[in-house]
Amino acid sequence: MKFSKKQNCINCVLKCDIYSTLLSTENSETCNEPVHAHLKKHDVICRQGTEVTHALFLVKGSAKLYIEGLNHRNIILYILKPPAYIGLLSFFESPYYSYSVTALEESEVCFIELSLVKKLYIENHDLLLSLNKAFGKSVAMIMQKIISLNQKQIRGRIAENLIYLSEFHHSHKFCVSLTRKEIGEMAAISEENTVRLLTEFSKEKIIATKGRNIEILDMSLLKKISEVG
Amino acid sequence: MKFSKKQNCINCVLKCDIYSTLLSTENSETCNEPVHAHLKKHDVICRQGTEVTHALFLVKGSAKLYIEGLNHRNIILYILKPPAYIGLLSFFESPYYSYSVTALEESEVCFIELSLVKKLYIENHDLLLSLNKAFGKSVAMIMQKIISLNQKQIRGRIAENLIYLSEFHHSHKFCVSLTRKEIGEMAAISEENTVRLLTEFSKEKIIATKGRNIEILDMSLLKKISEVG
DNA sequence: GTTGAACATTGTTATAAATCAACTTTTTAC
DNA sequence: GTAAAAAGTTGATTTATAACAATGTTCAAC
Repeated sequence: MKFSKKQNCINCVLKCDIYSTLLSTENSETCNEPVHAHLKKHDVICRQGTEVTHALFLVKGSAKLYIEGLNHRNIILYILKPPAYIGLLSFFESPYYSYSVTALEESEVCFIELSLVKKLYIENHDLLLSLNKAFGKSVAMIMQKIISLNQKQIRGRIAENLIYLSEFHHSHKFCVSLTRKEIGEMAAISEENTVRLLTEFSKEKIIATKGRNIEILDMSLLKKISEVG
Repeated sequence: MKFSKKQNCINCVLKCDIYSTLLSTENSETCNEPVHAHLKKHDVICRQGTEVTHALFLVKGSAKLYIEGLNHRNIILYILKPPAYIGLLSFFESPYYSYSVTALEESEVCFIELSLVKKLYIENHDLLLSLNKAFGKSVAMIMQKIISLNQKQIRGRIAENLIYLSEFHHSHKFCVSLTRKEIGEMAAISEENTVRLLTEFSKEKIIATKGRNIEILDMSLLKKISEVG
């Protein structure tokens, strides 16, 4: 992970809520100004079990948020794209991350010292509200994920995640930065079965794949498969 | 659900953070004072999918927090006992509950209008912190649950939940207010297999059961089973 | 005390999905 | 440009667990 030399927020391509709060409160503490980091693919942004010291804001690129389970098996909860608070779920308490985040491509992340955020958080109500909003959204999503992982069969789970990826890319035709194994980790199924199901869907003309390019041909059928389980 | 006639907070057996905040801010709005409710076993406290209108605080008794999944299959995330904020996870945004809560025994719940909480939340920093703390704790727990449900086998999952129940009751010997089916729902396994495993553990002298009374005889072995998966 | 409903139990069967194994293709590094 | 590593693919086998079925037990209501 390469940190850029104290890039000032003014030059940042994406202004976050924290920035606008900083402006309005005219905070003089320039010492703990947000630090801008450039990340390469596979770079770890935060690691499950380590201490939460900064608020993380994804400025550019994309990243996967996942929990590291037993026997080195991961479950990807969702994919992040800017603008997104990364460290959100573990903001105040708990002191340790309960998940990991890794860059899926070249990305930029802003590291904001937690002490600064806490200060702003208490002074500024709008910041508080916008952070809390994102909070609640994530939780609702995780609840759906639990149901899906437990009560749908792999066919339905893969269908669901293909729809998710399509919505994520705002298109029926997209190129994922995920390996087959990682697509499997989104649905908590084995790599082999992931491949098998993608081939199956292709044969059934529901999707078309060419390497990491995926096109959804029959979205309504895919949705039906996802709903059935 | 039976609401008591505007019981004043002063008479409440359990003072919550919101009460102390109310006191300190000397809020004059007596109209939307917290409402105290007495609940019977199986009474629904809040329902997944319905609008979030009140903050909920469990004063007495116990309740199960669960997500209602497909085909009327539930997954119990955890059991609540006082003092506990119930409506926590969906506090600000999202507008709808992403889970349900039902009383497991005769209980008392305090309903506080959300508008009041929001007001206090913004005015009072300590309240904000204490609520956020509980927030983060729940999330960390849910992450563990996802791993457990996905990557442990039913034997490990039941073991884990027996340990959880033991810690919940602060004793190796306890009487649950849960049916076998509900114990199964904690580990997301079928009622039949739940019974089978409890019998199995009994035969192996790891636990002793008599109806809803459960005693853990070999905690270290149970922990080992839980860890292995 | 009897009746019905909810709860608990045990054995059998069916099946979804992981694992194993072998192989091909693509990407990365020197 | 070649070697090595990573990623992708396909088929056969095994297994964990749900579903089915049948029966026993407890508990509440009249």
